[in-house]
Amino acid sequence: MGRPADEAKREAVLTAAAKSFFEHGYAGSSIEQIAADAGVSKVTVYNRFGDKRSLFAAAVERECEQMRESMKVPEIPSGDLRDRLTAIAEAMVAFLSRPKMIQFERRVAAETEHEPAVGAAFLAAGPHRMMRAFAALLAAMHDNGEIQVENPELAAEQFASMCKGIGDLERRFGAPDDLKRNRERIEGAVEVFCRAYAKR
Amino acid sequence: MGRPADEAKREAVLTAAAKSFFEHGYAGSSIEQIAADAGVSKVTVYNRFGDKRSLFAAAVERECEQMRESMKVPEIPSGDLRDRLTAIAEAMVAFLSRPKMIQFERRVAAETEHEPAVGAAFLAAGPHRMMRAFAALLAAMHDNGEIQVENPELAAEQFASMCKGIGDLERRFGAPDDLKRNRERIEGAVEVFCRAYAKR
DNA sequence: GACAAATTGAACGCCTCCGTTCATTTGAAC
DNA sequence: GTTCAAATGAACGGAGGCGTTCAATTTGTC
Repeated sequence: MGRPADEAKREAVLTAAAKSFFEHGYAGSSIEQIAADAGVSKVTVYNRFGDKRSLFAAAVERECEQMRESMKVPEIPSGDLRDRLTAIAEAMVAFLSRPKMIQFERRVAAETEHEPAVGAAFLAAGPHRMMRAFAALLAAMHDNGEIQVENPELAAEQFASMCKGIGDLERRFGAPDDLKRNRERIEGAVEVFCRAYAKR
Repeated sequence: MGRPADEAKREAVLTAAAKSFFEHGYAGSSIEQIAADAGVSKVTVYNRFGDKRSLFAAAVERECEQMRESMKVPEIPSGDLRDRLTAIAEAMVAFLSRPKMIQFERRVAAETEHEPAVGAAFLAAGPHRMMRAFAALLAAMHDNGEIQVENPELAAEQFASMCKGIGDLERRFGAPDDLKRNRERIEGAVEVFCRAYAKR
């Protein structure tokens, strides 16, 4: 009976909440502003999410879902080993460099100490998922006989870490993107990885 | 003439401000609480720092100074190349793993977008300084003939990044320290680095 | 059309905070 | 001991936020 809840409004609130929380931080966001941005009454926000903390948690969870979807396992292009590694590296770096991702990381990290579950959810949905997929890919390459890796998880971490270098750190602290340096990092990572692990 | 300003109070305020800002965030910190923690009147805080933003900037600057001092360039132990690299890696990881450093990074990153100068100051005082020192060390090793690196800056970044792996990321998002994994990362980094760069 | 639940707008109490003002006290330099 | 700036405590105005209440209104379902 009665009027059913408008799910579109729920989405609108979450979108506005995510935008505000990840732009202005938790303490710097107000529910009234979020409600206004969502074109919704403040009471509706409270009726549906109950609490500021709960709203924050819901926003993070939704963002993690979107991240899960947008993170395709890098498909294996055919061709030279070096070319394939380069393609994967470029996809990874591009994914991690998006300004949205950087801000999302900043905010989630800042709130993790108050809400450890939030940090754990992010790790599981993002980095850990990505590393597992990449490690599986390396294991397959090992079975193919292209490379020789005893510890695919470690090798995956090493490759990804070299590709990022301190670029992600610099981005987090506002340094402008240096595309030339990124290219150097990727080429260097491929080179070192091949020297260490390529067969032949 | 008159009464001289009490510099001890200035220090106390900065200490309390740093503690609060890096623990509760900028918006989550109140000047009244900071003044109380410092055992000082609120008016004194305003007279000396003028403004909340300025106080935050001063706290970050002071923290960067302390970081500069506490960051000794890892001295070169004698011995096997692998042993020396391992020792350096251990010092680096230990330095970056301190909970204080993690929280400091979280907060500074979160405020960098409002105050880009803050992020730049941190980068210059911390990571960039460290990488420069390590790159110089690698260049010296190259001149020694121990290793063969054309691009010491890149090689330094690669080694440091492999040592960290995604461990720093996991720490930022609240995952507990995994000492065994850290050891694996360091050993793996030394191994890959030597395979790629060691002469003979 | 009648019902019932969702939604709204406005107001409320309560709290915290920023930044300022001012009369008063403290304490070092002269 | 006088002088003068630093420091204090208390209070203020203005603003904003959280979470709640309530009557009024929408908007689906029956």
